[in-house]
Amino acid sequence: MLKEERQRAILNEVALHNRVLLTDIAEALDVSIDTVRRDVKELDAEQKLRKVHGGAISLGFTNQSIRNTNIYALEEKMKIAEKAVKLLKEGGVIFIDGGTTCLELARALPENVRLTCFTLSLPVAFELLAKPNVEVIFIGGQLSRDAQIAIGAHAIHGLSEIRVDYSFIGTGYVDSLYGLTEFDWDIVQLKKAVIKAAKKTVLLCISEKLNSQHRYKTCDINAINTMITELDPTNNLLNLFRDHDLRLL
Amino acid sequence: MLKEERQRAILNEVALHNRVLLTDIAEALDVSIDTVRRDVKELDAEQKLRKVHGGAISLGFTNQSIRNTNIYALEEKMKIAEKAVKLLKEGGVIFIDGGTTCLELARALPENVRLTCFTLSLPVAFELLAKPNVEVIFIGGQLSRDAQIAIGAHAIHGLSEIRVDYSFIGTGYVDSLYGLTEFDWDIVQLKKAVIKAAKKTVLLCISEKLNSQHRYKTCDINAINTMITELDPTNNLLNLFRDHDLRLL
DNA sequence: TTAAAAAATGCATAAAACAGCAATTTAAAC
DNA sequence: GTTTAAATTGCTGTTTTATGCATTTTTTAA
Repeated sequence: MLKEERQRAILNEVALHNRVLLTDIAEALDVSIDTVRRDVKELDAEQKLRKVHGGAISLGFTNQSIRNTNIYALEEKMKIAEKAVKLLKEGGVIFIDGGTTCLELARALPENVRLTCFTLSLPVAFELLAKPNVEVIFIGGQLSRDAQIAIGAHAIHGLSEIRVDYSFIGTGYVDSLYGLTEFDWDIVQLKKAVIKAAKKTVLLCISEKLNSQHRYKTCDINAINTMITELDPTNNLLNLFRDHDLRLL
Repeated sequence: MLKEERQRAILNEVALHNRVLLTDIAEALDVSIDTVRRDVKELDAEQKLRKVHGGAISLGFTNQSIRNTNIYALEEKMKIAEKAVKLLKEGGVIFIDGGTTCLELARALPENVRLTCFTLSLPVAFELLAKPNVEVIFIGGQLSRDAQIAIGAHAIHGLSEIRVDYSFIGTGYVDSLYGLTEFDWDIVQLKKAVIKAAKKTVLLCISEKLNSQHRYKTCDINAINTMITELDPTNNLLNLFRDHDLRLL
């Protein structure tokens, strides 16, 4: 078997499965592991793939790490934000939650609509300040280092004093049966207060999170009035949510 | 399973839900907890996520450094911040005002001193969150678009409920005779509340602002306990301030 | 304060990488 | 066609890396 042929087979495998084990290739092509190792070493030098301990992975696989500086699933989240914007009315009073999806909503707010906007999230507040027609009110409290939002009793009390038309919230996990759940107990308390403070609650959620659960429960799925995903509302993935008294967008 | 695959799976989970438990990952990927721990440790070293006790969390949005590169008189302000830091005591409770000088103080806070820190300023809050040993409490309220601080009745009321060891404040104008003055009436009300909430008030002020006035008065110069400029305390420019009951640094 | 969970540490094992060598193949020159 | 040099390949022993386990230390929560 020619070297060329072998290397093409390796690249093919990597393109197909994003990964390959040296031992597998060696067995499949019936050559010694050293040969495969040398091949992969060459291909790595040629930037055709990335050699790792025990095998090789596709370049696309690694390049995704650059996306880390950006927002995960940005496309989807922008799509969700676009849909959410349509719910807004001139002069409305809304709450925008923390998290990257809600941050996208803050970015996507139209410049020409006058709004009053409450938030607990530092990054969201920043974004909102860039909107000339939005009055921003930050609900104070102790700040969570990782989530960059106000948490704790003070924040919850602050929420108890407001009543907004719409709360746009995110969630860690959502399931048609178990409802909205979170990893963090403090966050659950906060989200409960957010839902209480809203006439209508809108859940912004990428489809990847559907049908996942964690330990603490925020609310049942029917506490949500509208759920927005990046999917078309008729998509089959949403079937489980269709029974509930829930508007899908 | 290749190490890289595992690490990608971890990053993916973190990107999706902002946090993971090491035990969950170990179970899901069917490897020992030690392996997951080592993976997370590596990813943390690579700044791909943040390792915390029991799991890992996403870096959040902090990476979009809001660092304003063009701060006026940065050198001087950093010098002031350095001096201000010397006043801090372990376990102290302080307030940090808005403005670029105070922002430099927030940046200059030592990592190893445990502090509780109140602020009204969005940028200051962001900086403080980068300090592992600082508990940050944001005093909420309506946000001022240009100053990026909380203003208004709610913020003032929030200030009335706290009492800190030190308030570090800036000012628009300062004069040995007329005291601290501002262009903006709302800001004056706020600063008054800040001074009231502090046992001791420290004014951070570049020398360029000395002997300037404006229309609304925050307080007399002797309401200030310590004034820090970038100058040597013996500098002649400070002579006019030497008569007052005012510590110069 | 105590008890439980998690992290760190050291160690053992197995797999993988590497370096050097020898055998084989290929290419090129005469 | 023969010879020589270069490249390729597989093998051997050594080094490095990855992983899991046991033990100790630290952290967290009750």
